[in-house]
Amino acid sequence: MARAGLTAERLAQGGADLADEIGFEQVTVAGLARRFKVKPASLYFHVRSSADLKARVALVALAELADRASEAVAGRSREAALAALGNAYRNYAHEHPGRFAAMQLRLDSETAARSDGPRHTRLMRAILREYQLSEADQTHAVRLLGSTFQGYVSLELSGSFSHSEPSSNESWEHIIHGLHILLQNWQVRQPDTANNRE
Amino acid sequence: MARAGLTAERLAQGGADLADEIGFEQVTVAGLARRFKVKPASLYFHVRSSADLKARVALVALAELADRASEAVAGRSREAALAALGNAYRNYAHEHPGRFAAMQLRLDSETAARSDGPRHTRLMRAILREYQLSEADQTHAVRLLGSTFQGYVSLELSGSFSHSEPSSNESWEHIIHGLHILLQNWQVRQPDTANNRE
DNA sequence: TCTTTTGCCTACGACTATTAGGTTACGTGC
DNA sequence: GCACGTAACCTAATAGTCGTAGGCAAAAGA
Repeated sequence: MARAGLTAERLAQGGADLADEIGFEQVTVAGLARRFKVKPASLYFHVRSSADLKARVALVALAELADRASEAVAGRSREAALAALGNAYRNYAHEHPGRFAAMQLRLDSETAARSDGPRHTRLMRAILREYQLSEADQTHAVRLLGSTFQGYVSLELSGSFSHSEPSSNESWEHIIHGLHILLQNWQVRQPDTANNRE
Repeated sequence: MARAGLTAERLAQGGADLADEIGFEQVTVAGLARRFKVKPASLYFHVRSSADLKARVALVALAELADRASEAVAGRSREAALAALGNAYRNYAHEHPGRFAAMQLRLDSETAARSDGPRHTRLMRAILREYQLSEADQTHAVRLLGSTFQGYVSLELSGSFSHSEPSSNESWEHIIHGLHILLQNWQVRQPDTANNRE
């Protein structure tokens, strides 16, 4: 019987494809084995466990998205760069919902350190450098952008925005623009001009 | 043999507690049955399936958090209300990580409509009313706040912010303040004052 | 006290993860 | 071209999961 030619990389790739098709939560060792026309036990010569397999899918997604985001941002600055980065995240998530879900997986710290996660952070910092923030504010801003992008796309994919007007696309554009404005005014501590209620 | 006195409500409550202890993903029918010193099959007289059980846990969490958030926001306005709402979310997630994770579960639309999800939206809109946004902008802002809160807390719980300075608390405060500033300036379409690169 | 309801149990089938140990295809040295 | 050794894949087995069918007994009502 001819061999299937399994490797950890091909399994991770196949797992990522499977995740996009049936959802990351539904990815199983048995299911992936079926996809490669192989018995489940065979996978254990290439990945340590089901958790290991899922982590590898997450790493594939992180790397792919980092590549895409870098390309998208290249040659752009400030609001255009911000929009390009946000759209890279959002488009990737829409095209590859399973891979995107995998990226939310909590990786142990050593795996996280060896992942492409830091590339994402560096890319954001590169964009933020143009907004002239202090070192600490830059970190706050990285966290804000990461939170908002991840949160928005998660909610959008889970259907939270699909049953109400205006369209999600519209909100997304407003939010990107809003974040740009916020970054411009970050250091300015405007007083709350509101009067107390009534 | 004395009966355990199971009901759908008690199971949902027990499932929520179990989720906080071992993680929402790890909640199983079998595990919950052990917790009630009952055989797994018995649970099926009160919940339809494992998915049904998890959805009920999500509903419990949505209701609890809506209660907390309402109380926290009562009597506050603008930035104070925004901070109270955000802190209600964040504190709830820290105290009840399993319940919080349950809230991210995708509910089918009829269950979602009957849930306390709309209460969350109404509460946000009440706060946003004080920022004098247009109807559409108010929706955009609801989506921004929801995304940012949910995204920030998710990333924080997954440990993304715990291995770097400054502290997550600091970022959180800056982000709340930043959102307030953004809401104040929402309608103002400031031109991008940046020159093109070099 | 007898009957009915219903809450919980036993038993089972189908699926998953994972390990142990056997077999066979393939590349390498002769 | 052939034997050999390694590694790729297999069979078999254990254990844990969800979910269904049918039985028994406790609680509630007459």
